[in-house]
Amino acid sequence: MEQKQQNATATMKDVAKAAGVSTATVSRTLMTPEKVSLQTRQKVEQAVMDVGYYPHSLARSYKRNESKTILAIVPDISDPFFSDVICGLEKVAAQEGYFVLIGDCKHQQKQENAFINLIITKQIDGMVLLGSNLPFDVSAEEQKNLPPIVMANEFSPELKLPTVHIDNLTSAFNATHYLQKLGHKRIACIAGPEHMPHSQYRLEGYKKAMLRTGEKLREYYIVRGDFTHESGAEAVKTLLSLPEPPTAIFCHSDIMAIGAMWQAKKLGLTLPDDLSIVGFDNLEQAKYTLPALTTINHPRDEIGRHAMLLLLEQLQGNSVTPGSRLLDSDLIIRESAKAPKS
Amino acid sequence: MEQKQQNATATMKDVAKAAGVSTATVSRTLMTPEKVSLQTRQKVEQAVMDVGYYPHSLARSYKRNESKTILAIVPDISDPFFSDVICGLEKVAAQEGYFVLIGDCKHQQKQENAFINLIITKQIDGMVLLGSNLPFDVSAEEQKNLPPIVMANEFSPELKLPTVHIDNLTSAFNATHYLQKLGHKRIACIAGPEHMPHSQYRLEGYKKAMLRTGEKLREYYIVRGDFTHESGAEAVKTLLSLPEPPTAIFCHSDIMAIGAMWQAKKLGLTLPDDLSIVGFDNLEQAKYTLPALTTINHPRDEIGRHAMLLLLEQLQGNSVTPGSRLLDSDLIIRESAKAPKS
DNA sequence: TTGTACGCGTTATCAC
DNA sequence: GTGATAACGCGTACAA
Repeated sequence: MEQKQQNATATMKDVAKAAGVSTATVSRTLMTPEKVSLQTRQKVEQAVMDVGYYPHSLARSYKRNESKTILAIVPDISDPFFSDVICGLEKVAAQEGYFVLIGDCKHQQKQENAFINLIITKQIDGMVLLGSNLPFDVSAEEQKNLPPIVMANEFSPELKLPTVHIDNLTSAFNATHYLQKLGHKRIACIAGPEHMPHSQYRLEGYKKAMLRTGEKLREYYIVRGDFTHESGAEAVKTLLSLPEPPTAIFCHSDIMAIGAMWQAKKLGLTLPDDLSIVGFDNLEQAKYTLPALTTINHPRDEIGRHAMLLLLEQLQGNSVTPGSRLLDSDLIIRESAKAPKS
Repeated sequence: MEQKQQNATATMKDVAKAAGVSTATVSRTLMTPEKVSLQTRQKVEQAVMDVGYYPHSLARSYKRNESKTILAIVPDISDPFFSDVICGLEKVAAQEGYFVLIGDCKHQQKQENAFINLIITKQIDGMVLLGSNLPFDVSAEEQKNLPPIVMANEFSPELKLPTVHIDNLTSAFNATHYLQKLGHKRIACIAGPEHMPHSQYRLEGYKKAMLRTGEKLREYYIVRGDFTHESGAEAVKTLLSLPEPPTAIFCHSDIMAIGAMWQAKKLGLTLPDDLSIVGFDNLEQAKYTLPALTTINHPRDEIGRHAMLLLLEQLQGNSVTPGSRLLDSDLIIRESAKAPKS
């Protein structure tokens, strides 16, 4: 007497046989139970248990032409900023039964083909871009074949994509203005790379605040970093060796701010007495610096959540206007900025 | 004159028609070009370009019964520790044409079913566990139906799984012993949660070093944290209010160490003079504390890389013995630990 | 070397 | 309410 082997993956046919019905009925029982008589439904459900049946989702996806998978293109997953956004994406996706596939494109050209393939072959239902660019080129025509896309955190000037982001310009303005209200005149700025749109907006916000005073802008107070601790530290070295060093610095990220604080202290300055610093992002770590970092709150988790929400709206066709969303970003005042000494 | 519409996804049939051959030939041209005459191959390749054909990977995966997707189960993706490991996973996976699906299981029971479904329905080819447990229960029989699994960073006592990890016990011993060599006797330990195997090993390493001196172990020098800054800070409060406060603390993570340093400084201590601290992980941030954190180097990226390597070995059948791998983890000496004052 | 024909597991369209 | 049957796109026996 051969036992029906349990370990081989059971298929719908097996269930049908066990229940003494057709595969069509099994499928209906699973998809639209209300269209099946209670009697057969129970038979089928029992059979499903008996043979240990699980729907073959690959086959199902294939048939339905949807994968329930979202691709998230992220510039650098080990950046705490991005991982928090992904967290937000995940939460919403999971709720709706979607999966998030992470595409970490550390400027690796190789991966690009893999991604675009994934997209064109409809292996993903949609995508979220955390960086500022698509990781590949798309012509206008090709763009129409792309699945729904939303940008998170950044803003794409060329591609007209729905976006969820904060008002970088105003946030930067507020941060700088806060330093001004404290009495600072010589305020420097450790900026992000030029090619990043949000860095440009933050820089403009800084400039706007500085220009507002009527004084001319000191270009040498603007130093570019790349969002690493090290670049923040380097920038401080440069700034403090200026003939007229700044009394305050607005940094485009907490990481650079932390690097800056570290370097300033190493050089013997007392913070915030000798130098005020304001960051941007409000990372968890920003609370655990001494002095605790005054910074702009960047709602990373919320950005992720809203981005996924926006995407799902499009996927589920509820969306009439897939407009962008602007999230709040307040200044979190802690202890790293105070009135200048003199 | 109707133009053949470009935007609809081209299928193999379209290519076949365009090239004047059968779909079988098209498939062969793509899969085993050497089995096709140069002439027809060129025709087909041209046709592929013309109609803009991309293989439908869902169909392909379905047919081949492999998804080229690896599921990574991670306790908390916003923890910098895990995101670095994921980075390592990604790199290797991408090289081999695999994708990494992130399953962030923040103790959310709901997701579990989704995961197990994913697994049973062969929608993933393998999985990497970054936590210490499977996010679901598996009976012994069910285990045989599971795809290849490897654990990263942790170690599973029940499940016999290939693992890549460091020697937590020895590392902890070394860290503690280093403090002893510096002259410390009153060494406390801010440990991780009890239920985590690696925390237990680190604690044992600490105990082993402490017991080695012949003195009795002061249980009140062992405080449990949960790998957050806050728990590190709280632990320090407790320890410093002891009648005989420690002169040094070994922390089970850099994050807790940073929280601890922050709190100690807030309480007016001068570091490292009044209190030596050693961390565990060697996070990027550990370099940018003052004093710079002495810590155990945890090769996160390497752990991820090796874990994926181990997994791919199994998937590609090259593996005879899917043994575990032990990675080096040296003590990185910086400035947060020095000889005690007295 | 190339074409024909079948099957993977599911869902959907018909009849009954 | 239920059962045949076709179809999704691809890969591969098998036959030519």
